[in-house]
Amino acid sequence: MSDIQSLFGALGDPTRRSLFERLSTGGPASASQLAHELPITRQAIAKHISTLESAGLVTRQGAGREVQFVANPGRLDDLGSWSERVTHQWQDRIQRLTEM
Amino acid sequence: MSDIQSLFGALGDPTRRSLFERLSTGGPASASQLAHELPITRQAIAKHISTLESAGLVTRQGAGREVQFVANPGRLDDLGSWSERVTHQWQDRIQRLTEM
DNA sequence: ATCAACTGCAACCTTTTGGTTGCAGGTCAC
DNA sequence: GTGACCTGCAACCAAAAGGTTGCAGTTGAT
Repeated sequence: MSDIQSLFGALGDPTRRSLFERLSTGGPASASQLAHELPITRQAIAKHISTLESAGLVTRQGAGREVQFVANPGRLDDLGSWSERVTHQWQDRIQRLTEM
Repeated sequence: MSDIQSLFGALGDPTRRSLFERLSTGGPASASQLAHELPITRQAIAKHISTLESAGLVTRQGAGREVQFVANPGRLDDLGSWSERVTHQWQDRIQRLTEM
């Protein structure tokens, strides 16, 4: 589903966005592993990952006692299509106005 | 400037996003005019518009006693470039991994 | 000149949210 | 099997955010 609401909601927080970028550039990582890199607690990271997960931006790959989180950048396509939609509506408005 | 932080921050709130979409599709409007359409107070709208404004998504066109707010969809391009950047970093990572 | 309508600023309230500490349950190595 | 490490869940806290009411200052129409 192209749930724009959850997308913007998840990416709206700077910590979550930096987490997502970290997972995109640095590859999969576990919660406690991320806790070592960022100045916040593991539980805080777990919460953020949870909302990123429910937004479809991150997937979990449980492997034994460790749980790896992997970014899903394909989800960002919905973001592009949304902005295109809004922009086109704008251009339509402009055109309709100049035709009068 | 391509301040992603303020962009996502502004678009993260559903009310602000619907305000922005409203201004994009329906054209410029004043604060009290928007207050008639939405189930919130004019002051609440003024606050939201203020953050949209400082994010570069909305411009004000003062005309006498009324102040018209107009959407600036061009600002959404930065959003597209950001997601492309992240996606490319991801693809680079994939490629680097498969080369090993 | 008066009245209605639009605006901005400020104080205040309530809910959400980002973050923490604490604890109990698994899993792996030794 | 014992200890180190990782996880999840829950309670709790402080700060931020969304929203409201109230008030004073302009602008415009009649």
